[in-house]
Amino acid sequence: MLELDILRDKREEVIAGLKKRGVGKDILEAVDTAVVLDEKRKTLQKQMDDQLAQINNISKEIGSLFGRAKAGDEDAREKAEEAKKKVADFKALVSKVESEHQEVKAKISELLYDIPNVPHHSVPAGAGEDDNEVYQDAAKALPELGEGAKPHWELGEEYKLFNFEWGTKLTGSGFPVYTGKGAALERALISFFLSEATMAGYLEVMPPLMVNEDTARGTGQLPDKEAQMYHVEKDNFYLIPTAEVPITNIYRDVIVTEEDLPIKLTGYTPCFRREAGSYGADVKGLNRVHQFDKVEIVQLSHPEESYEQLKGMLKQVEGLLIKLGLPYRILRLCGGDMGFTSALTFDFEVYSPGQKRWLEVSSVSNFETFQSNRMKIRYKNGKGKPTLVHTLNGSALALPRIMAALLEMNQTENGITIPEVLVPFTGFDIIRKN
RNA sequence: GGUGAGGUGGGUGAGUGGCUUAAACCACCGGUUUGCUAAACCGGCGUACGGGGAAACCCGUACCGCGGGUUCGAAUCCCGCCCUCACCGCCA
Repeated sequence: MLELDILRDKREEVIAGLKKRGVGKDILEAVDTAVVLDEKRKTLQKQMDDQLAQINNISKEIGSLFGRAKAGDEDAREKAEEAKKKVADFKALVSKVESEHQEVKAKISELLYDIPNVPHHSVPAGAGEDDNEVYQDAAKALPELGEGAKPHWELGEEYKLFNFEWGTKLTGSGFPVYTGKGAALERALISFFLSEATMAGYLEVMPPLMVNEDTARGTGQLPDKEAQMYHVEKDNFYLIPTAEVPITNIYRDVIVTEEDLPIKLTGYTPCFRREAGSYGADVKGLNRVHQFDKVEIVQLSHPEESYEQLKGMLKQVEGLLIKLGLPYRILRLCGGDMGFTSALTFDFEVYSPGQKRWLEVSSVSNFETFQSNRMKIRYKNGKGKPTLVHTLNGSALALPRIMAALLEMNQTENGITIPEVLVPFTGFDIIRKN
């Protein structure tokens, strides 16, 4: 949620930024409407506060009048009764202003919830993924695996690494069961990613996999992305679509000390996504599933340092891909392809030689104050004034597509070789048939 | 799931309808004193929104788990919910 001050004081920048996202006219209008309503809100609050102050003063008088009346002062008793009537009049006025005030406040926050984050100045305008900018292409020479290169779903079957039928039987499509060395490799990748993150100074946390409504609202999954989450109705809990949700919300309504920044957290969790409306090659094999494993990195940063921290996170993710020996490229997302809450997002894609296509494996974003404003995550600046932090997060990394690319890249006549960095975590260096 | 006790500022904790403008202590910050450190003493010490001001700051309103209600007036009384603790039941 954007801050109202920004909508008012930097209106032109906000409008220009939102246009890069290609938002509709209604959203652009919401910017001005919110500012106008906020002026109305201030007027109403002044009225309300003044009236309440009157009531408070009269009530105090009544208190002392009653004291005198008890001592036998009949005159005071009469005065007290008169004062009561005066309060009743004020209360009638107040309740009218108060409900109007509430109404205006509710309208303002409705409008604010509908306005997406303003893109960073470096974000290119664009409608969708075709307009994303290749920021860095490390895959100079794409691997040639010859005619025999198989996609990971064939390898998975051949080497018995995962079983989609079992998952379909147990739950439904998109819930794979990992088996044997496939399960072991999955586990090893999780350990490897966590180990790299903690060595880079991130504190490991294992959060709950279900969250309440306030938490889902904090990081922006509610109200606009409700349909993407699984909902446990009986308890009104949501299955997390990413560890970002519980991990960032740990600091909801917290004022941290400036010296504690940046706060760096990492966590492994399964992620649950309903992802309605996909089909075809997109959902084949491990390309897109409803439940998958991911290691997430999260930072709460000083506003002046957040873009420096973002670079550090890119380096972190890049390091993982280099160590795994996977060809990758980095995209700077255009306005139309960026998430609702993000100011700047870089996507990492690895090359899948068996499918001859790029697969997204990480998304690293700076949300600036968009999330922290909703969550009220603040630090005290030099003057002791609470100030919103910047929040950032990134996948480091999402497992299924890494698994897919890894298997496809390392297939040989003798079996699937394991990258050297993973061997301490797997305990084996090659996967052979049976 | 049952029964009981609770939820007050950063922490401990007093307050059962108006002398509360939420006491006191601890922690923290500033000052005085002082070979140094410490102690002692004095002062300050929450959040949000609004009004005034160039600013320091001043003023108003709201906030004692959350939401309603009673009352001229609620941390205090009433109702609902959430959470914590203890014991019982169930259980990996």
